[in-house]
Amino acid sequence: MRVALSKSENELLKSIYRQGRDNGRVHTGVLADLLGVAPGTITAVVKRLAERNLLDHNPYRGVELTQAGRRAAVAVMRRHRIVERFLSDMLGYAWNEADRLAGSFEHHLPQEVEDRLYVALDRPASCPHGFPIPPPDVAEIPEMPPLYSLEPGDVATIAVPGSTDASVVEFLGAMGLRPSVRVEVKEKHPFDGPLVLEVDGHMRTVSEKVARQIFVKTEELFEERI
Amino acid sequence: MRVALSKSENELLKSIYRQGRDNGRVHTGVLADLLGVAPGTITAVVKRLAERNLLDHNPYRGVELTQAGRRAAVAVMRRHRIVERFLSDMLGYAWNEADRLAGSFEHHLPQEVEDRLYVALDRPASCPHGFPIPPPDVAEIPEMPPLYSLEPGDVATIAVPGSTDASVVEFLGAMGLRPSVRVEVKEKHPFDGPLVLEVDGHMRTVSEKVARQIFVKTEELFEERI
DNA sequence: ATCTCCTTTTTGATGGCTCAAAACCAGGGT
DNA sequence: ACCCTGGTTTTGAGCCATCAAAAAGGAGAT
Repeated sequence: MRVALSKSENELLKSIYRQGRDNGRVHTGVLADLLGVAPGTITAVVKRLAERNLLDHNPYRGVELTQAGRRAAVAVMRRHRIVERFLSDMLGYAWNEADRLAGSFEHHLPQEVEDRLYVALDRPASCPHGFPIPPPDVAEIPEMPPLYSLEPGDVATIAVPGSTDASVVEFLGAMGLRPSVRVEVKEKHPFDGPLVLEVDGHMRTVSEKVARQIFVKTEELFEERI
Repeated sequence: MRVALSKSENELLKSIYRQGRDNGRVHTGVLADLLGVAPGTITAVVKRLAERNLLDHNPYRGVELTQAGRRAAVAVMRRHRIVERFLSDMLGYAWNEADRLAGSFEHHLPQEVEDRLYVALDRPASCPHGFPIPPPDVAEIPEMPPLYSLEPGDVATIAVPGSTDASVVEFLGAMGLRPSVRVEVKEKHPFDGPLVLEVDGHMRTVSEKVARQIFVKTEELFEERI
């Protein structure tokens, strides 16, 4: 890993990491859609990355991150989340605005500045969306299950992805369902029915569809971390 | 000015602005040296910039900024200085370290973030080196004369360029000659002799050579600004 | 008026990023 | 087994940044 990766290389690693959590192998077409770029472009970037042993490329059959690739991908996510924190904590952006802007300049930030930023922000444990900021140099970020996977009695802290559409974000806001908020599942209606939660003393109902777009850090994971 | 300028275009504008303050016309060779790049590279960038009417190019005879080019160059300097302030005020970098780092990512910062940063920093009037941060959209930054151009009795605030070499910076520090410090000229020895200053209650002597590397904002300019 | 020297511009080359369109293959249907 | 189709890779092209080396121009010297 002699020289720094370019912006598109970094973005590609991130996308592969996210897509490949369970699937393992990721197809270039998926990546092209995800990054909004022509299919040929992905192949070109993939080739350079495979050259550097950051991923395995099985022509016509998909790509998979190597250990080094996973580490690089996680580093990209770490940086992204630190920059988001900077945008929200220091510049006053709302949590749902930070995502968009961070992507536009995070790749050019020197490592040194990222490190100082992390310290200046007081070593935050999570980004404004509620996702954890991993330690440097790890190859995995703890998986966060969807809110809908919880059962009555479970308690968890929620995270809301930056990709959530604006109307949903507004709806969640009205119910106090903001990142890093603690919730307890009270009821889960059968047959993909809605979830009833206690949020900040209030009872709230969310549909299955919405509860699959929200992710959670459960108590056990929470404790481990302390 | 439809689309954003690239990094090298921005750097080139800045260099031409600085070189061309008095000379007017600047030769490409000078710019190649300044930016540490092959002469042909400068010609290529100059061509694109001339296309956009940011500068006049007289082949084999040098370039000159247009009005729009001056405005763009000043915007680049404004951004650079704001980022320097961020590095020093928010991340704790020493004033003489900020310069180097700022250059590495300032060009990728969205305008929007620059604006927010400026506000979050409390609309600073100058960069950590003591040079003024111009208002948006102007085509000139007030010229700062060298310290050596002052006469006994003159009072001024000093600015120290980022290009000053480390040993000189250390020497200046030992005498309390830091950016934005107020000095009064007490004596000026003839025949390019040294300058005697009062700095923070102490009498200090600096050679002509050093006094030409430091720049000043005189009282009159200072008052105007308030 | 010419010539020479120094500077500037042009000309290939490379590498990153991207696209559209052509060529290519893998796997499913027959 | 064979072929078709849809997704994947290649190819050809353009733009930016950069270099080394070749070509061209200017300006002063003869």
